[in-house]
Amino acid sequence: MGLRERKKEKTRLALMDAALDLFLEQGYETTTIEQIAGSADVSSRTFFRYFTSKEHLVLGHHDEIQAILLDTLRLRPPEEPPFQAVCAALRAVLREVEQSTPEDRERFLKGRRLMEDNPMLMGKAIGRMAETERLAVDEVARRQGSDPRVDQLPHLVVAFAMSAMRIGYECEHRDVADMRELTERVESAIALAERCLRPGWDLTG
Amino acid sequence: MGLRERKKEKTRLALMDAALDLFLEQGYETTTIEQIAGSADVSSRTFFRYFTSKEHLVLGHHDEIQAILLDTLRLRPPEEPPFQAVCAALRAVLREVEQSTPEDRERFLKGRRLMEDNPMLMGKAIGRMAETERLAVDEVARRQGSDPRVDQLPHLVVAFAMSAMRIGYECEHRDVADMRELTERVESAIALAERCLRPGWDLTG
DNA sequence: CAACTTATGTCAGTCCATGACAGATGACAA
DNA sequence: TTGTCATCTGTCATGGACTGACATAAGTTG
Repeated sequence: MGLRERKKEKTRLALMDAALDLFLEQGYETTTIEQIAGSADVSSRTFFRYFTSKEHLVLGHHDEIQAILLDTLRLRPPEEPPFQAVCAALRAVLREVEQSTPEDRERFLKGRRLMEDNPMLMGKAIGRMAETERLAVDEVARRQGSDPRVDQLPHLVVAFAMSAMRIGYECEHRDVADMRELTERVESAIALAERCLRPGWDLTG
Repeated sequence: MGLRERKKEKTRLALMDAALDLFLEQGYETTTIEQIAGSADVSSRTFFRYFTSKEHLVLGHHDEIQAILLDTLRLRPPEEPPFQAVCAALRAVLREVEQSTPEDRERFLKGRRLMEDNPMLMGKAIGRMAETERLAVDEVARRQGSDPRVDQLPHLVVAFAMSAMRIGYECEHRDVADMRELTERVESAIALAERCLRPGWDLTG
């Protein structure tokens, strides 16, 4: 990796970290791009060459998460029940975060804390997740050989699994302490969902 | 109702209708506040005295929807199973739209069509719905006498019901023809969800 | 070192959104 | 009807997010 690319990555992370800290310190709305760029020693214009928008700072990793989720889902064996396959994909995302560097994990958790404080950001994040949901529905429908426009079951499978994940992620009035606690809550929500559902409910027929 | 209030309501609707038509015609992002205000023969500044933002035009009715949903939920008999209670609340919202004036229904459907075309708006709407979901969770937890911070079941009940509603609302690659079709799809999604769930799954114990 | 590619800063400009203020317009009582 | 008051509206000024254009600086490559 050349000097140029290393510099770029450094600037990207400097902007990211400066922004997250400023957001948590003085609030998301009250922090200006100028401040963020200033903290990272670049111009405002340069900021927009790294991030398409202010939100992109907080929600940017969703693209990566979506890719992991969909890729994992595509690689699950076709005979696996669809709900189990989607849950496996959700677990793959969690594992990815757990296995990343401590710095990246910290950024992830800071982002989560930010969303807990800011309904507008939380809304954006959930809305973005819903987009991923749609793509997952198409994939589930494909592997089950059904048409998502007439068959609502694939939607239900994905929506139920995503609900479990979202419930695990929620931590109103709590600190987002560490990844382990988060993973445990997601696992517990998935287990609860499974207890609520009829055996074989997700198989077409 | 005095002349002043009638005028205000007229301006509000003029802005609303001008905006919805412009959005559908030439796209949401490309339509400026100035154009909308111009179409309704008011200044841009006045626009912001009726709507807090551009998004508010499309998502403003969510406040009303949320109120109906939560009020209905609160009035359901305590002995009613929670999932059924939440579904009743969702039905109350649909009925409210069905029973409104043809103009209001048309505005509602235009808004839906707009969201289908614009992922950003759809995301915002779903994110807003998630906020309502949280409040509904608190209410369900209250009537079941459980603490939503430790008991994930109320979350699951609400999330599953909301999922059914959302699936019914989705109409990718389809026209949002009329309210009846929409209601039917929601009913069908709720029925499917019920077939997938174990009897008595939503009762604490 | 020279030619090329790519990143950066500066500048100008658009759009969304908000505060301040003055003038216009209904509401209402005498 | 008229005068007073509350409220609505337009104009103006401002700030912050974001984008395009262009010149300059810095890394890359032969």
